[in-house]
Amino acid sequence: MLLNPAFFERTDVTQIARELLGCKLFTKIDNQLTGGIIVETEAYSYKERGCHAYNMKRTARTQVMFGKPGTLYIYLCYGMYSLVNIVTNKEDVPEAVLIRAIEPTEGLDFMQTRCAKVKIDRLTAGPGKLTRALGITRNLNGIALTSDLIWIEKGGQESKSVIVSTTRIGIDYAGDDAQLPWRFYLRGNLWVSKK
DNA sequence: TAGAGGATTGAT
DNA sequence: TCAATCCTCTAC
Repeated sequence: MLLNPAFFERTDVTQIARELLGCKLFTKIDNQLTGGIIVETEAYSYKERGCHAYNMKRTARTQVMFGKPGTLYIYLCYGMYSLVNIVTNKEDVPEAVLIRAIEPTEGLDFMQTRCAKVKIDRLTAGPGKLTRALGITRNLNGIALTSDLIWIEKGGQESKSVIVSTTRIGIDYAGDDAQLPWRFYLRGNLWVSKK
């Protein structure tokens, strides 16, 4: 069951980040189905300095965040890693949820061939690793989450796990906003990225 | 147009 | 603790 598009069109990005935990992210790239349960997310809003589109900053890169909710915002981090976000809120209101880790359920074998050097129990435990394992690249930047290539399904039992909220990772430059408890993960899940 | 730095990762 | 690696943005 796909998530209703209205799911992403709400105004509270942190609530959406919470509710995405337990949902399932899938890709079908290179004709291979890969995916798993979302276990870690972070929220980003134009209202705080951690966000690329802080203060409504619109550039060639952030343009996608101003687009329709449910659109993918994928950018290159540290010259090596594609990080995947889902645009939320209304059009022209730049907010997004970063997917930081999933618990793999489909295509584990093929993920391993994509990431030969990564230990099998850490394949999707981190934002750069999960995109590589699922074959997500910037080619998908700006496409809708309802495509045949990548989609999200509603969660199951895992949705009932306890959610932990804490500070986001790697945004020391954001000043006081780095203290916002906008990182969410499922308590006790082994696939949460470690600090 | 040059230069600095980054929503990461794995090795040392 | 540090290098890999390249795109983006700012300042000149």
